[in-house]
Amino acid sequence: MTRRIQRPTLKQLAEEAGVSIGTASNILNNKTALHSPETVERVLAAARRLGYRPNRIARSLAARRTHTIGIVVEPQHAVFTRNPYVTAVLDGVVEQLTPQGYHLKIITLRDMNPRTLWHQIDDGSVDGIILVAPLIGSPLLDYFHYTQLPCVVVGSTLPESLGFYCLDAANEQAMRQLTEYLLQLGHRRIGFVKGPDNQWSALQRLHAYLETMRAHGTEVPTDWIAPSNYEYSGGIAAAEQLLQVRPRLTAIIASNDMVALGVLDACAQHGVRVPEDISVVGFDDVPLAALAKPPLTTMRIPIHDIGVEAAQALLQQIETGEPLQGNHFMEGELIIRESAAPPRLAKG
Amino acid sequence: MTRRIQRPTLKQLAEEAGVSIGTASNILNNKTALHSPETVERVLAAARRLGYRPNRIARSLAARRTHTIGIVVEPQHAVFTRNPYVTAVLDGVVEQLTPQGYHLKIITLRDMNPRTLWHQIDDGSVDGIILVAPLIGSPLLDYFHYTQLPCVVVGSTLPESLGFYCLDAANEQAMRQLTEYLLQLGHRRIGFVKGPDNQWSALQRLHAYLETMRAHGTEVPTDWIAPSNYEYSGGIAAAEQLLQVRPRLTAIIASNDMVALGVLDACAQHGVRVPEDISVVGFDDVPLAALAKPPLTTMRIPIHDIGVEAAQALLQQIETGEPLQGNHFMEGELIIRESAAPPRLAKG
DNA sequence: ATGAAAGCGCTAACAT
DNA sequence: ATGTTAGCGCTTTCAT
Repeated sequence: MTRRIQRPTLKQLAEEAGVSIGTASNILNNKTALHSPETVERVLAAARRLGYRPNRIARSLAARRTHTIGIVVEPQHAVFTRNPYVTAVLDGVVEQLTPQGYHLKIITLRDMNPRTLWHQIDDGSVDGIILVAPLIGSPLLDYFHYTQLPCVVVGSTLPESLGFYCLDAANEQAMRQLTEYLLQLGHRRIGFVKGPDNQWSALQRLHAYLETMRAHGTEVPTDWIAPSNYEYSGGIAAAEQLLQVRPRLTAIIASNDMVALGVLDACAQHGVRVPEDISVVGFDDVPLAALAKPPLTTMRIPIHDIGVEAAQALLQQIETGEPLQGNHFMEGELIIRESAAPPRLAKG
Repeated sequence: MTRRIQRPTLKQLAEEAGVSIGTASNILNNKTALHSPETVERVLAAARRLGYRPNRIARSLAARRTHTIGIVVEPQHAVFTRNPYVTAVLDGVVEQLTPQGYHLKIITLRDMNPRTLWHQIDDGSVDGIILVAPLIGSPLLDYFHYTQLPCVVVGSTLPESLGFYCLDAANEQAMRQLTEYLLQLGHRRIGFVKGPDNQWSALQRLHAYLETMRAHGTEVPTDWIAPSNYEYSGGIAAAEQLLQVRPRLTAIIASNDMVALGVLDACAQHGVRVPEDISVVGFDDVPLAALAKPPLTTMRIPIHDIGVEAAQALLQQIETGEPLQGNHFMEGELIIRESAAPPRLAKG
């Protein structure tokens, strides 16, 4: 119980207990079956007496296992306050990892030079990594060139040929469903706010929207599509643009919820009522979506579960040594709230 | 450029460069002044050729410095999606740490047994820790009993006698200011939604509210105060309760923004207009506050900056070896938006 | 300016 | 059932 200046080492513990260092090590690693109950108790008692705590670093070095995994996030995503997606993944990962005794490192990239980038990530301090939504052209995609760390990708569906194990929303299918919902409500003039051109998900969502519109006989004119940064501010700007289109669009698909919130607010500022004058739908169903005014109709993506499953898959790879591969999709679910309604007949 | 099965070690590097392992080490650690330019170049070239990457674990063990810090969060705060405060601190910490070459571990507690708790935290894998809003009675407060890791506390102002270095909002002063603002607007019947009884900040905010009301001649009746969990759901419940008070309260102070958002929505559901029928103010100014309907009048706490400064202070302690102590406050700033207005005269 | 050698605190293989 | 020993990959004296 006394405060100790120097943490005791295994060697000191062994001395205190009057056993060899190997015995002490075994016992502390729960290989108690190998030893007599008395010895076990003696070692444990000594550990308590000394306040012994194993040094994780030394243990990692010797065992070549750190029991730590890294979650790698691109600088573009690294402001968590603005990125409910990354935050939700993180929650899922933590939830899965902590009970298993794994620790978590957050690796936010700063230097995107491929060589030094991998110095930062694969420095022996993690047993595996989760890549959060790597961007198109990201040096992270050079992965196989630089490392053999077990790895799972979330939030980006990469070309299968790259060889990654990806866990992502079924973006195309979900966007198709969302677009069709609007179509069924009777909308025809449906605008779209796309995400950044360097995000796979943004491309996939855009593509599914275009395809679905085309399948229903509409070639989408370019001015129905506005760019955005996937953030609230981008939603504001995009809405300003889409509200100019004449004749007026009757619906806007925002390709994620933060953007949708921006669109909603821009509409309010311009005196355009939602859903009476225009329908607005989002994508992701972040916690905020339900609190929007009006509550946002959106595609729910099980982001938290993606985090959970990613952690699971990663641990499995680490523990079996068998790399996993291929793209795996989590289905979306249409959450109908109040921001979309049939277009007013007069407008047709 | 070829993919390598076994990462090269310093020893292999040294051989490849034809120097001793000590020399190689020096050069990789930028102690190039000690060596001839040719040697330096030879080692660097060999490193590039082999794709050498230092093993951080081995380095940490030998140097007894991990260049990693831990951010410790209580289970109660550990769902980031619901906790914009923690998320904002995290952003600040990351921003400060990354450029300095420090890595970040997220330590979410699961086992709150004091002994094993510290096993998890102080296991040699971090050079210092940031304690995020430790709760009243938390085993984290036994800190000095179990460890000498450099440490800074954010989000809780602990009793000075405990000996911590705390960085927090000036809760009392800020709440006083907020209450006085409402008083100046002409409100007298001001209700309060308090936070969990195990959070220091909640107690401090409540206390300042009570004191300020008393100073202005009002002994607050118990039914003007509703409890909450500091989350949206708690705001809903609290509002249900406070809206029953007769004669009606003209204002409600929510002791954080998430709660205020709940109050706002509950009011809307009950047909109580804000600010016409009742004023509502929050505390923290999380990003969401500005997006509320109506935009929330609130006390801004520089949460992000608290994260930045915490990281700074921690690094300083680590690098100088001098422990810091005492409570340090960041001033709040009243952000006047649209959720508070003078009470309707008729009500007086 | 460089090399040799002694650890850092632990695990794991091998003896006994 | 227990002890001995050789590392894990690096940093850091201390010689030279």
